[in-house]
Amino acid sequence: MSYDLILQAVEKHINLREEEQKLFASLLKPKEIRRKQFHLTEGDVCPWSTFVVQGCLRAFTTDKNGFEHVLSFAPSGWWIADMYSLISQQPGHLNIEALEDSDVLLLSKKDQEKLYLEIPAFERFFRILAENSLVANQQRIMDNLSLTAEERYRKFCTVYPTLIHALPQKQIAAYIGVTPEFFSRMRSNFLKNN
Amino acid sequence: MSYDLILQAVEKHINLREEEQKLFASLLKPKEIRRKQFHLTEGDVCPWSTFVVQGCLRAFTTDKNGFEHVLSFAPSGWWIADMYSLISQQPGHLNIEALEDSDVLLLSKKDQEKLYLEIPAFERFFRILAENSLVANQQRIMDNLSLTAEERYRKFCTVYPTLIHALPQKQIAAYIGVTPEFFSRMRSNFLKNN
DNA sequence: CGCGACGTTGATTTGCCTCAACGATTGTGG
DNA sequence: CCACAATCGTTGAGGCAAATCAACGTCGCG
Repeated sequence: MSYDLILQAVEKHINLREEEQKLFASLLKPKEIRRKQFHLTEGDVCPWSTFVVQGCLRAFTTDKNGFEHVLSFAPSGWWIADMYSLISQQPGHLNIEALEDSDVLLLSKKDQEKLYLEIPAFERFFRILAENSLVANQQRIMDNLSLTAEERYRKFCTVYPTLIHALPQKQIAAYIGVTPEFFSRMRSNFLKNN
Repeated sequence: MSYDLILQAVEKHINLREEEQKLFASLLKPKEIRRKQFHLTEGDVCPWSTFVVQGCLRAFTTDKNGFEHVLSFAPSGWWIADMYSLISQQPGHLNIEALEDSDVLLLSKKDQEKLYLEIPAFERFFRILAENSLVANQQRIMDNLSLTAEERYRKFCTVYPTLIHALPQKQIAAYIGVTPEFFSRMRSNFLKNN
């Protein structure tokens, strides 16, 4: 598996010397995940951060009525984890599953901490990553509070134009917070009214 | 103004030598904010991170219908900022206002970056802060997707027991995402059914 | 082929909102 | 120190966005 994508993602925010790149790459463990295969199950302690090289994963929960709710999608170039569980090392509530056959790179919590000590710039990298993710999540909270379902859908279309065509509708519905039935109706109105 | 609280908050995650404490404290600018006074207005570029020593602030937006939605409360010991604007240095969409007469400490973006260079441990501190905040925000998103208004209220009561009594009901309503009228009804049912 | 997952559409229900009126409390200027 | 306005919380009646339940067509896949 190629490390180009992840090195490129990292070096967007920090500079690494060649030996640092080598060290970093040596800590990454490649893994293939088949479509519909679970990468993490609720109740597990999340042991790593996952970088998606190819394919697409999703993080979701199942509520007490059996309905699924999507916290995040991770197409290629994105990181995904159960942050709560990863940080606290307590059993988490998230499931992480592949939506397509995917190639990922795993960075264990232990190795991530090693990285902070050996290459302090990674402290900065993951700070920036967390901050950007925080901003996106805050925006989503405000959208959920202030926008109608249709407005959230329109926004999703503009923010994640590539995902729209790649994902099953029910996954998008479970992300913006409506039932698949209502999503279908909404979408057909949307197409009519252009 | 006392720096005990903020030093304590920082040293919960990183260790500082005395001269580092001094340097850090020297970068902080005390400010008093009166109740109902705005600390940041939408359209502003957010120039600092704010640590609340005493009192309570809130970050909120006003939607196109004139309704307010609360992103976060910051009682004493908490940080607050328009993270989007602070990071990007673009005009933000948040208002930050004092709910009570408050004492805060300001750390300008410039000084924060200076801190990263002079005391690298602060890179770690703000990484941890961002990660914890991210976890809380992710949890809130999942709650908004999967819980009813009453369940969100119950959860708010257990997670922020002190805020319940300190805040006007309409502020809590604007946080959990219901109208003040519905919040009132919900609360009276809640009291009846224990 | 046949089964299960997905998307669509219809009929009905409901959680929460809207609008409006009214008391209680706070705060503010004369 | 009082009068008055403003803000807040409460309650009622009616409305709407989205959920629920159910039926049905389509497609991909074992």
